[in-house]
Amino acid sequence: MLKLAILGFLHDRPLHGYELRRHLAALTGHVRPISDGTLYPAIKRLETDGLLVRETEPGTTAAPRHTLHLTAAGRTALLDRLRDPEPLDISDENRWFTLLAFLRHLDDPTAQAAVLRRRLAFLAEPASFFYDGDRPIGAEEFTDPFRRGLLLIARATTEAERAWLDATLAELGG
Amino acid sequence: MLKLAILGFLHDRPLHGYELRRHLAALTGHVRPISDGTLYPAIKRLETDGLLVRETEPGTTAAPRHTLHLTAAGRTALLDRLRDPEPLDISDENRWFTLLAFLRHLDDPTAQAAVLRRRLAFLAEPASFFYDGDRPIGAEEFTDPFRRGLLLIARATTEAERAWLDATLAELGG
DNA sequence: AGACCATACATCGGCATCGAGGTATAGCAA
DNA sequence: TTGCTATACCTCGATGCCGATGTATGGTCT
Repeated sequence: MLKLAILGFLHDRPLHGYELRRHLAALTGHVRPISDGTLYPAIKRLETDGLLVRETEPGTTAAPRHTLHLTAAGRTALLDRLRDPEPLDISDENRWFTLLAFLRHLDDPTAQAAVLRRRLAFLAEPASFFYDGDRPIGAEEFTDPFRRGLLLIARATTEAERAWLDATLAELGG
Repeated sequence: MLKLAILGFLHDRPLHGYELRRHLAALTGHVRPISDGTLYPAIKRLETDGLLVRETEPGTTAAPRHTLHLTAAGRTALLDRLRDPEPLDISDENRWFTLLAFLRHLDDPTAQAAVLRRRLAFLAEPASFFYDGDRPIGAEEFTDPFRRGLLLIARATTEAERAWLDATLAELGG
């Protein structure tokens, strides 16, 4: 998820680590902040893999800024990941939102629609949180207000997203 | 999150590892499946910490079943965690849902209401995903349908949850 | 009789992440 | 001049998680 987000932000324009950190904080930091100890090793991994290059700027500021540029391989890796996301990118809400944030980079409405349809298929799968043996327990059955709320909220969010997916798929045409 | 879920399920009744695995799969597996290599070490950690005990049943089945029982310390740990959740338990959706699933174990409406109010406060914090400098960019400004959708969905889910929180807080009285 | 799957538990290497700490410089306020 | 904050980068140990693999047995299907 971090890798995806870094590649996605750098696709827009080169950034140095600190700017990247602020972008990431805005995107996912509200829910789950990322630490320096996570970000800088991640940058190094991407550099080792040849997906980005550092260009040292003899900056006006304290530490020498390393401006990060996406390489051709980096752009390819991003587009591949967007075109063919891992199952967890589809099912996990945090990952899915990250994917959505950069899906516009995939400059192909058909491929974009295919990704949205995968999410739609995931949302259509029957899934309850609690079972009595094999029988799923519905929200209405709970006297416990918290488990009832859990199911009601999940249902509401699924419906909201489904509506948006349907509308957007129609827009994308096909 | 795994620790919380294990303690929560065992509070209802003793289970052996395999049953626990199925319960966990129902609760969070749809979004993020947990593997054996995660579950069994987690059980061992809880045992080492004295929060649960294993009782070996000379079972009818293949491997000897270890029925897991929550100790008094385990019950206390669960209730402490529910009463005073970590910030990530409040902000991260997966963790928050897990917490909601077991909040009924906290047999004190005032304490339950306090937890719900923390979530409400979190949802009230202004937070956008994208900024132009310091100015948050609203959903309507995006021509990109995916980022626009991201913000619209986030807004809809927040509103749904806020409505439920308000209603439930009124129910809990105070 | 043989193949296969579900049940049931466990270990191991590898890796991503976290939190804490460290090293600088610049600018502003007490 | 002392201290605080922001900018900017980096390292390290500990921990937790994942995927692969191993070891059993019992039941079902063919």
